Amino acid sequence: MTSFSAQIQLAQQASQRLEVTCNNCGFNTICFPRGLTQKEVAELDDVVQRRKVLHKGEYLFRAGDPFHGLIAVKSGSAKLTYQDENGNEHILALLLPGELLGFDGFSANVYRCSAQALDTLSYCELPASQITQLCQRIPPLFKEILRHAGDALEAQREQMVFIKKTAEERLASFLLDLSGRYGYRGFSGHEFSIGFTRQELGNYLDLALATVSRTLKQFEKEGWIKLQGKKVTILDSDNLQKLSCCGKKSASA
Amino acid sequence: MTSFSAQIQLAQQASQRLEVTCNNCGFNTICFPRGLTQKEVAELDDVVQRRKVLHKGEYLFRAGDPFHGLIAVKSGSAKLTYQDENGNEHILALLLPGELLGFDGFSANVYRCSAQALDTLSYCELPASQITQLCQRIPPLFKEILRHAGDALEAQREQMVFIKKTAEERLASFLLDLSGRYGYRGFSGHEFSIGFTRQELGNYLDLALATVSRTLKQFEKEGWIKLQGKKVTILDSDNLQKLSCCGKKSASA
DNA sequence: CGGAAACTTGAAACCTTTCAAGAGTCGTGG
DNA sequence: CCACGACTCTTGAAAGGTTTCAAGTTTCCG
Repeated sequence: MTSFSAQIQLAQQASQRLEVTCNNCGFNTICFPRGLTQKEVAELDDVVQRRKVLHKGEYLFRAGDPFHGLIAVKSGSAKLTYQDENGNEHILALLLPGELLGFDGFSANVYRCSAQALDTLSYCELPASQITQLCQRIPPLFKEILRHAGDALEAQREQMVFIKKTAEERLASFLLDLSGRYGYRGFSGHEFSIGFTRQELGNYLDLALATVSRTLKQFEKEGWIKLQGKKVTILDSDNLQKLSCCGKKSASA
Repeated sequence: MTSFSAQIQLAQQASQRLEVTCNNCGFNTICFPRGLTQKEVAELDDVVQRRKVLHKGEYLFRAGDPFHGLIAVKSGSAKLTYQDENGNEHILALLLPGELLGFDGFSANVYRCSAQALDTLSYCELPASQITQLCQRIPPLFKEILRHAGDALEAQREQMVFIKKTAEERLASFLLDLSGRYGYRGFSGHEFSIGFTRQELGNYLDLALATVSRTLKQFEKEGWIKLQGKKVTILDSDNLQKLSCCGKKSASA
């Protein structure tokens, strides 16, 4: 690899490593402050612990840890995992910049899942200890948190629906979902990284590693996408869309 | 069927049709009031709309309806469903007496799912319009609601884990889950109704109707359970347990 | 009692997994 | 700058679990 292409890659990475304050956050419309007044945002800004950095493989929290707060990913990505009775890891979610996690901690004041950085990751945290009193001082924040908790439910429901599809449909749905989420955050929805390895992706979609590889390659041959390791370029979202909805198998009433 | 056995069946149904006030609710330890003082419970009792009754097939709410409140099932059972882009219905949950639903409404002030009575059902409702102010008057209620929202996430995570298993494991897990939930509410954990038809159960577990029927019958032949239509009697929970965890297939990292 | 709906059961078809070997990629050290 | 080893990814063929299709049985309800 030439140093020139190395620089390009570096620049691409850097473009996803924005660092922001809550007050002037590129994600602020989708993060906590939505629906709050300027003053309330400022007040919130004092409480939120900002811009912590983790390296690949490090944990934001582990299953069993006492619930310490809600987290917003600022840059990089993370996976949410759950270990079953047999010690098998199940990947429940991929978290992109601007997305929130930690809501499962409300249930028993303990995290039930683990959250692990998939690459270098920075994040902000709203400490659990302050949430209650903060919500009393800033009533709209209560609704915001509830809304985000609802979003988390939504996201999981979404996954439960597309885990019932065929391999092709799942992969197509996954790519489109990711594309939409990147786009929603102002990143490119056409060219992005699937933060997962093929193995992890298989785990997430409940497909064998080999099936993921095969199906992805098939998409590439059809001309729907272009692959370069974890980087994906969406070439024909229309056909992916068609595939993701109108595949062969579908659950019925 | 003789009128005698008809009476017996009626009695069994009636035993699951307890009607209670929030203040003196058989479910109060698991419903809203947990963690609240007597006075707060009384205050809550004024606001909660109590003991509405629905017949089989009627809806508690439909996808798209404006969010009108959180609901606690008092007697009977309900299913939570979601319709995908192709109009296919996906069953996301079975709700038993004492269980709560409606949290997905927080996301956008609109229900994203539908909730439908599987048999005659009574329920209470905490109106959405009052939740915010109520939480300000009764701070612990805020935590309670958040806790239950976390529980809803938990339940969905649980399903996502066991949808990745083999047919046998899924059915065994389902039966044990149900058993535990009935037991937790003071009902019999040994003999209960799976509120679903085989069709619905297949939809919920992502199995073909035929596979559900076959596998359930197999359990019966093995002597793990006894079947009488929708009624199940657990005869050997140990072996079911063994089957539900230690089956052949399991996802890996 | 009769018809409709729900359930059971068998056999063939199909998709995905498993197993296995080979190719590619990345980082480290010479 | 290239070589080496480890890890990830690709790809083929066989095995296996579920689905589909279809026919028969049971149950439910008017």
